[in-house]
Amino acid sequence: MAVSRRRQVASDIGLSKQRVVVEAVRLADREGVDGLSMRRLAGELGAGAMSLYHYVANKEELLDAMIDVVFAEIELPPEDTDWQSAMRRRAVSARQVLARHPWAISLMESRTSPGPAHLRHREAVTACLRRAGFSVLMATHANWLLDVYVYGFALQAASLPFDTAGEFADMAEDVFLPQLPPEEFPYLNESAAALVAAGYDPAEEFFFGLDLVLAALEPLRGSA
Amino acid sequence: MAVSRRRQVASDIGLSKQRVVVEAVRLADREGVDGLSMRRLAGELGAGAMSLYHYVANKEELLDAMIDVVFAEIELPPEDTDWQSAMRRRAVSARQVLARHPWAISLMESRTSPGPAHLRHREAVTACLRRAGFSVLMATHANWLLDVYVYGFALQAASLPFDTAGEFADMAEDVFLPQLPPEEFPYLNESAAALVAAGYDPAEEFFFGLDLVLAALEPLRGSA
DNA sequence: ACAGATTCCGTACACCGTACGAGCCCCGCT
DNA sequence: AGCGGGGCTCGTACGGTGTACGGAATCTGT
Repeated sequence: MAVSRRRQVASDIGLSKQRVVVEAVRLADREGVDGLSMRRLAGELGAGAMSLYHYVANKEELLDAMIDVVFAEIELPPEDTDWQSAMRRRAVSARQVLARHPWAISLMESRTSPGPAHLRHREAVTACLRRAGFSVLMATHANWLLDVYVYGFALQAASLPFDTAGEFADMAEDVFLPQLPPEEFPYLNESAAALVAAGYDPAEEFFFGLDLVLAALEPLRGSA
Repeated sequence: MAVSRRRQVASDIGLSKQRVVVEAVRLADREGVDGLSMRRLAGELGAGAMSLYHYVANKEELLDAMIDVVFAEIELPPEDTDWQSAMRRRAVSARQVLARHPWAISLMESRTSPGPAHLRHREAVTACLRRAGFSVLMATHANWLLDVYVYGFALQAASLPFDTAGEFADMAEDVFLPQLPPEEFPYLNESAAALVAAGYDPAEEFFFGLDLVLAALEPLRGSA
């Protein structure tokens, strides 16, 4: 009884902002953002709910920190290739990260302050574009467009109930087509049927738009 | 005391799903989606909280219905012009609608079933593209890309603390530039300064990407 | 006039974020 | 050695949430 044992629970070395935020991300991955409550998170860390507030001012700050963890996971554009390959790699990485943390997309809308990892990322992307010969204005346009594409795609993809060609085919035949009578929705009906027949793979969709956007930006290098 | 007066409060003719959903949209516009609670909404309608559950199975269904109200506000692509003008009009309309109902963007991620107005809208867009000569596959690509652009832009714009050129200049000078020391963020610092000097207007950004995407899609008409 | 359906809502329960303040432990000072 | 203070932990409590349940009031058809 004389032994000093401050932490007796599952947690190993005591809390820290880092540990709190990382566990919050893990919990959100597992249960969705709705399943993330301060009490639940504290339980996961083997602590009392109010203990968390020593490391985070409030839940908003926790969510901000979680978003920045997500940004830190996105690969920075490599410096040793042409700008298109670099932007392509970072877009693909961002897509993977957002697929791993789907809750992040719904949080982006509400968080307005960038966070350090977010800023470092923007700096690297802007550097890549400027070095490739884009003007300040064109680099801004390109930055916007690429971000819009990546986040917009993730947003759209998150609200779809299929990810693979097989899942799409199943959903289309069992759910969509019955809901799309040809009299009311001739074109959607035609599309759904034709896409299933052609073995349409929604996972490929990302690259179509990405490559189209990259190609369309190329001629703008060097222009004002 | 013998007079029959069932509804004595501000509400005029009694409840209905329509009235509940419309008032919910109004409340969300006014107070944000966090300010929308069943009790609050009921109060706004001059009713008890539990009365709402006669018209809506649960809050999720209410949110679904609200999203569909938003979709119904988006202009359908006009049929009497070329496809680019039609798509441009509907994109601009969607942007306006989403700016009017910013809460809608954060809801889209979580709602997975389309809703009638959403379906009607997709049918009209697909019809426009197919009639313009896009194949089923290309129309699907174009549909995705345009939606990704519109929703992605709205998502991005919602998380920025400025809308106009003046607000951007103020924020950049008072907030961004002090946070972007030139040693750590040379390119972002340069960009912020140059954009302010050039009178950069973020409201114009929408059209750059939109027109670029439309132009890049044009040559794909008629291809497989 | 009465029966049944429709509409409304008061109460209650489990959960949420978090303000407040009491306890605990460790450290440095006298 | 004793003590005071500061960092950390957390129990309790308050006002909010979504909604299950059951009762009451009204409307409708006979």
